[in-house]
Amino acid sequence: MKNSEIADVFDQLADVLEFKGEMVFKVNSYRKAARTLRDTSEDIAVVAAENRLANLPGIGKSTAEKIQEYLKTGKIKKYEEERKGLSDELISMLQIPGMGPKSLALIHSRLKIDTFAALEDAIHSGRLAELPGMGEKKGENILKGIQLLREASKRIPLGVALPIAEQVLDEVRKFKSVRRAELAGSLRRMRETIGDIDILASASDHKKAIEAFAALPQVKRVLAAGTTKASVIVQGNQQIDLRVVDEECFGAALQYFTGSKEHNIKLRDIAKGLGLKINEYGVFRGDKKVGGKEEKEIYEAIGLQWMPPEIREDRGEIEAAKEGSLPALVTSKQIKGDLHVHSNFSDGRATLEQLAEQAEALGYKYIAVTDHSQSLKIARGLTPERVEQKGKEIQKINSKLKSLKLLLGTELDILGDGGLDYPDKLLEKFDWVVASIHSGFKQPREKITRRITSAMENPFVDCIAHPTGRLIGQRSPYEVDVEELLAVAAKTGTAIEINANYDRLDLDDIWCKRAKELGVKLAIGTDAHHLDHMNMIRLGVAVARRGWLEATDILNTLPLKKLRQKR
DNA sequence: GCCGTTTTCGGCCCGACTGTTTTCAGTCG
Ligand SMILES: Nc1nc2c(ncn2[C@H]2C[C@H](O)[C@@H](COP(=O)(O)OP(=O)(O)OP(=O)(O)O)O2)c(=O)[nH]1
Ligand SMILES: [Mg+2]
Ligand SMILES: [Mg+2]
Ligand SMILES: [Zn+2]
Repeated sequence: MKNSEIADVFDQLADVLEFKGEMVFKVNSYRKAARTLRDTSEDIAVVAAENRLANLPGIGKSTAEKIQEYLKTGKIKKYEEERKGLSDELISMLQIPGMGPKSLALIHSRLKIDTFAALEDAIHSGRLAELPGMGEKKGENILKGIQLLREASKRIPLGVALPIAEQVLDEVRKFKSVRRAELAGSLRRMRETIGDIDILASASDHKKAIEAFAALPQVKRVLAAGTTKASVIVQGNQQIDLRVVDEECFGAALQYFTGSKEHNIKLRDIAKGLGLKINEYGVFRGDKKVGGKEEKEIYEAIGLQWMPPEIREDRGEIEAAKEGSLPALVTSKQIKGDLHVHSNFSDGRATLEQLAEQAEALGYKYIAVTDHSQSLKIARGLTPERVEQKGKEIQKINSKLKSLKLLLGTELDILGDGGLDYPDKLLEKFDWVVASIHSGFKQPREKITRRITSAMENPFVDCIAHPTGRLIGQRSPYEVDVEELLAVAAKTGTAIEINANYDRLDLDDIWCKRAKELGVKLAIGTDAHHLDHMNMIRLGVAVARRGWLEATDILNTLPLKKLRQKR
């Protein structure tokens, strides 16, 4: 699938055009097109073949032609032409924090600078400071920016960022000057990766709050600090932004700071059409403030229902809010069990008893203990004899449990040739079977897709675990045709997993939305190998919510009796 | 470049912080 590949080209084209001083709206339209491509689950080649490209938001005649061109030739002539004579290194200097297209263009044209080395040289020799609008400080800041860029941590997984953020949030809440504080930005929206940590606070004394924030012990550098906001870098080279407002603006500010940017822009545009203005301080008609204490007031002022942060991505939620057709998103409370955990029968650390205890603490009615199957020897996959033994132990434990049941499960290996790792005779003994791939990740699209769909056709397979195999920031998905997987799942009634491990989150939010459209049921599993991992269920729920899923789309919301009837 | 019950032309979100500025442009959120 070339969706994200083409998106990258449009983003690159936007950078080049912006560097060359192209109209900012034109540049933005390429960025919008890039975002639409990334947000589209359907294979863009299929959309193109059916001449539906221009139906996509932000893609018109010209961009559609460029997509067609790329699909045919692997290139976009416009991009190749525009970048002629500009090195990749030059354009990449736009990544330096504080270095925008205007500065870079000036530096490039006046000082003939093409490389980081030459740029640093020009700053040290004082040549940069002589340019109009430049000075000593600008040079110093660029040097610091280069340093920051070199050290910068990439986007970090949600599950890693959350505990760090929650700790900082606690500290901010302890500031004397602070009344309320909440996480905002991509964290509040529970995006799968986080660029920075955004925190909103209301304070009696803004200045005091900002000072206390900048003085936190973990702060390594203060990037900027004014009267309403500050940005700092903490240990681990993570950026934290704090925004401070008055209590009566908290709702408006939370709406603003939660984003997404694209969601905000659309809201503000609608407000404008109604003769209103939305900013982080409230909703205004002329000079008169007509709302802003509560987040809800912002939405209602422009005729929309309030909506949960997870769906604020400009993926149709604003239109749905207008029609009053927002989904009732699944909640953590509705989750009655975890459908993918490992015990020490295979490669998990916890005993069955410990798992049961943790499950009860989480208020569950059931957990599926899905240990690996026999071929997966490195993970101590279970022989049929061990399966029988495990089944007996589960029975024994279940007889002592009151509200919880352990389900005899397996994570059944789908072998390289598409065969399954246990015979049907054994499979029928399990309460819950998740099937997944642990080898042959590099197989071509058709082969690996067929491997998984043939597993789905086995009536004893309840669910396909981590269906794309991606590891966020580490490993690309298999070449698998997810659209085809979902189509087959809809037919066979097999569930697809939302693996809640923070490195996986697989299926992702965008595919979840597509799965719902096709009537496919999802099952959330933490894939826990330690007791602690079972808490990651909240990440799985977050993915489901970001994918617009409701309780009826998620098998984990079913009581045990209903879940069994599914089989 | 995209888009449209106000428009097929003329808009395209709105504000904070910094540095170099004597009134604002650039960058970022
Ligand atoms: N209205 C408006 N709001 C913006 C703009 N840029 C950012 N915001 C708001 C919405 C964002 O969610 C919020 C925080 O900005 P960030 O740059 O940290 O983005 P966000 O947290 O969404 O993603 P991230 O994971 O940090 O890359 O500020 C903008 O250009 N206009
Ligand atoms: Mg952020
Ligand atoms: Mg931020
Ligand atoms: Zn597993």
